[in-house]
Amino acid sequence: MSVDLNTAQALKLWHGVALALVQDDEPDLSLRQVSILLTIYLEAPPHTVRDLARKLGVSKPVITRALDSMGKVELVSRRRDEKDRRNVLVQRTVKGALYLERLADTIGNLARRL
Amino acid sequence: MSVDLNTAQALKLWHGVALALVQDDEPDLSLRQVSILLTIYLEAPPHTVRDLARKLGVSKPVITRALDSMGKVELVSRRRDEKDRRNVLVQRTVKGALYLERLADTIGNLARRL
DNA sequence: CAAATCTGATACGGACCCGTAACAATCCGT
DNA sequence: ACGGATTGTTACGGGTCCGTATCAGATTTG
Repeated sequence: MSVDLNTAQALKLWHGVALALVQDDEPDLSLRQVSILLTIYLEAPPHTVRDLARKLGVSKPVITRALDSMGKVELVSRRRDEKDRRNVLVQRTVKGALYLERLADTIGNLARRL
Repeated sequence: MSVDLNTAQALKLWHGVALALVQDDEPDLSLRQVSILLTIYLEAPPHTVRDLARKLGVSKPVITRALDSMGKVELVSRRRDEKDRRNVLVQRTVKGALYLERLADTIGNLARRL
């Protein structure tokens, strides 16, 4: 199930998606924010702030702030870990799932048009 | 030559590329900046500030500032249009071509691993 | 039980980006 | 040749993000 993309196709795909994201009305998520969002939705839970920071190679405040801003628009949610109340568990939301579904559609449609 | 990506594949691809861009040492380009860069490299010249602003659906200062910052790291260059000296022609550079070549490699490699 | 450790959050100073509005330079029409 | 249009840039006020350093709360360790 491997997908082959030559240089021009890869760039055209990236161009199309970037353009679509810039032009739609949603507020642009930064590269770091989408990385976090996709990690939460694609990898198995639990997801803590510390884990996410390590996976992305950024400082913890970056994660805290990204969760603040994405939480404000309900793309993710936070909950205390009752087993170890120092931890915060980052969780998925309906809005987050819908957002990523639309993103996947955008990518898929552009890829088909290559 | 169409490329088919299902939902999970599209998201995994986007996740991998976003992660790679966040983790590498290069300073992150914003979504708008890559859009500009890719437009310049994929579409036929000439490219003026006004054209780019219209294509991206953003204000002209966004383009000017993006060209300032990308010009500082030599990803693009500017030149006055001698035919109509009001216009600025945005041009490609060697560094910009190399940057996009590497981006395409990243995308292509991740796609193949799907 | 007290000290060391670990967690996520916050304060701070600096950098960047945004859109609106104003600007100088250039071209064009009359 | 001169007033009106057009182009790219800059000034401004406001917002967001960054990393470092620091913090309070929870847990583990001795």
